Parts: sequence; structure tokens; C-alpha cells
Amino acid sequence: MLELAILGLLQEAPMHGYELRKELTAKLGAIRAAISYGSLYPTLRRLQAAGWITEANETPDVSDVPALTSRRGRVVYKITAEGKERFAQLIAHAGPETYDDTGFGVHFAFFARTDQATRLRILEGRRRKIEERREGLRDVLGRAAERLDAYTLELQRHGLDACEREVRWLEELIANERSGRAPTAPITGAAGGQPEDNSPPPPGASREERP
Amino acid sequence: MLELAILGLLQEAPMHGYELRKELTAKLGAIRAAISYGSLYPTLRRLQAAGWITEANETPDVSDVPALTSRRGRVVYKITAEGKERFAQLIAHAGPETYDDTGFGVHFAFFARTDQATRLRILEGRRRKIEERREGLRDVLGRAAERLDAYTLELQRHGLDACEREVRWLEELIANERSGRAPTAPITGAAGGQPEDNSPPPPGASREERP
DNA sequence: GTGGCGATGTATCGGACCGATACATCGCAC
DNA sequence: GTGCGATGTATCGGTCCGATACATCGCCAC
Repeated sequence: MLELAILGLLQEAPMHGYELRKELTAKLGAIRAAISYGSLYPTLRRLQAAGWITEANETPDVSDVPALTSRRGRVVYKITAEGKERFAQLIAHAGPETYDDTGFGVHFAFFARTDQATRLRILEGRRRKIEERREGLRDVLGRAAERLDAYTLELQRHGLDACEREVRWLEELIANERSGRAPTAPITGAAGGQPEDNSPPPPGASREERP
Repeated sequence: MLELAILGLLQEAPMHGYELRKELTAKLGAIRAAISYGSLYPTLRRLQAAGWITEANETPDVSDVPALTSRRGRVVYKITAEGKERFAQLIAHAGPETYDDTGFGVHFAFFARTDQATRLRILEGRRRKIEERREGLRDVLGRAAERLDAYTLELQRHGLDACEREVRWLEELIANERSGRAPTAPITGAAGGQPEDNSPPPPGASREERP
């Protein structure tokens, strides 16, 4: 999952670790707290070894930083062509891990770079998974209620509520997706490169107005 | 977290691994999918090594199973006195990990075995944490909105909604807790032992009626 | 009666991710 | 000029997951 997220973010602009973490937190703040450096740096190393990202040697054309000679400054990474391929492959493939909380969140966060058929497939898979969880909770609340204490039951009720709410949310998104009114808009362009932009060209974007 | 959950469940009745997993799934189904055996068995081993649980040698008094001689049948574990102490200590101590999603869920699931002051402390800590997450999401939705695509924004909105809802839920629980109308009821007694029950004796239990 | 098959049951291994920790540099307020 | 908070890179031990393997039991079809 981290791999996918890093590749996705580096597709928008080259970045160093610290920055990456901040962007990751901003983009995925709704689903996970904050990525740990203990995961981030080893993953960067792994991606580099695989040839999917490289160190961008801090183009010293603009007089910005006063030429850090001795190394051990920030290390900026950028995605490679192979990395873009890898990203496309990861984003299009939907295995079981695509539908758990974290996996779905990460995939969803990059829906602007995902084609519509895949978006639909993922939304429906997620819905199915949440429906199963919901049924499980209903079973427990129905059949095993007397075996459990009041606090545990309250927890289940709250969870059930969250499931029902998420299913409704997904239904909405699926309906939007099918009718072509998908909420795809700016994509915030790939800074620092040619205008090479492989973002999807979906139909008229706009949602119900929201203040 | 797993350690706490296992100790808590074994306090209700001796069990073997498979059974433990099922109970765990029933009790924690609202917060996590299903515990993996790859976590469960090593943890059981660890708890046994620490002396907090022991193998309950399958009391062959009732003519139930036809005497499995060769071993390699089910291994039933039961909690020890030291284990109960450990559980009490874990349940009362509230560190940072107590307030993340999983940690809070597990603690909450054993609130029937937690004293009221600790319950209140944990609920308030959780509320604070969720409020912080909420503020983070509001910031992103306010300040960085134009940098993000429509899907990412939608994800944040959904997350924000979930935060607001959880805060309201926690407010309710805190109010109930303070007014003494805590939803503590049966506790489903410790089967298979003397009537030694160290459950809290809280005041009148009852919630708003629910069908 | 036997052969298969799904539920029950125990166990290990590699890998992903986290939390704590360490340490170095930069900008700036005092 | 110096202390201190933000920026920045890095490692280590530990928890947990997912895949996999394998053994037993009850039961139904043939």
C-alpha cells in the first residue's frame, strides 16, 4: 500500500522523504494517522533498488540553496518510467487487499488517475465487503446479543451504523460513476516536467453544490 | 492489544485457539476483520511463557470426547492468577496506543471489566484524539482544497463526517458515564470456576429504548 | 464401506508497518 | 552567540498479517 501511495505522489512532483510524509498525511489523513518513518525510508530504499524511483540530483540551476557540498542534505526522489508503469499496474489490479480499510482508502485517493471501469469495480468490491461486515454485525446483535455485555453491544451498534452509512456513501458514488457525473476535476498537474499527463478524461465534473 | 484481548476473553472461560479466534471476531467484529492465526498462536505461546496462561488439561470427568490419547488434539488454555493481575494492569493503564482505533476498540470491548474512572478517562482521551483528527481534516478541506482532486476531497469529507459522528457518540457515552446511567449489565459470568467475579458494580443500567 | 469434502484445529514463515530512538542541520528569537 | 523548535535522514525491535501446510472429525453420496 505504501508503495502505491509513494509512486502516486511522486507522479505529481519529485519530493524528499519528509515532504512525502506530509503530503501522504494530507492525502490519506481520512484513513490513517500518519505514516511512520520506520516504514517510509525502507520502502523508498526498496523502490529505488527496484528502479521505480531515482534520486533527483537537486538541479542546481536556480540560486536557491547555497550548494550543499558535503551531501547529507535532503534526498529528493523522482519517479522513473518503470515506476509509472508499476503504478499503473498496481492501481488497476484489485486483489482482496484492495477492499480492506487502508487499501481501499489508498486506491480511492488516486481515483483521479484510475480509469472509470476500475473505479466502478473497486467501489463495488468495497461495497460487497462492507455489506458482509454489516451482516456479521447484525448476526451478532441478533443471535448472540444475550451473551454479550452492554458495552460490547454498544460497540457493535456503533460499528453497524458506520457500515450502513458507508454502504449508502458507496451507493451514491457508484450511481454517480455510472451516470458519468463522477467528481473528477483538477488533477493538480505534474509539476516540474513536460505537460505529459496521463490522467483520465472523464465527462462533466461537478457535484451537488457544497459551501 | 491482542494480549489484552486474549487475557480478557480467557477470564470468561477457558478456550482453545480456534474458539478464541471466533470469540474475538464476535467481540471485536466492529473494529477489526478477524484475528490472524499468525498472530494468535505466537501470542498464546508468549503468554504461556510469561506465566499468564496455562494449558488446562482437558478435565476428563464427563464422558464427552472419547479420550484423545496421542495428544495433538485441541489445546485448551486458561488464565492464571498472574494473568488476571496482568489483565487488570493493562486495562487500567492508558497510553497513547489506547486511543488509536484498534486500541480504543479493544479497551471499550472490556469496559464491563473496567472501573468507571478509567472508562471516563479513556472515553475523553479518545474524544480528544478524534477531535484532533477532525481539525486536521477541516484544515485540509479549508486550506489545501484547491491542491487536491475531487476524489481526494470526497474522501476527506467522508472522513470528517465519520469524525463528527464519533465525537457525538463519545459525548453521549461520556454524559451517560458521568450521570451514572452507564450501560453496564450482565457481564456473562466466569463459567467453569468459583463465583469469584471481580466485575464492577455500577449503578442502574438502562439506555434509551431500542427495538 | 469407503471415499471425498467441508468444518475444525494447530502451526510456521516472510513481509509490512509501527513506535522509539538517535542524530545532524537550519533559521531565528532573545 | 546560543539555545531551541522545525526540518530532515536513518535504524531497530516488535506486532501483526496473509499464505501455506497439515492433521482430524463428522457426514453424506455412491
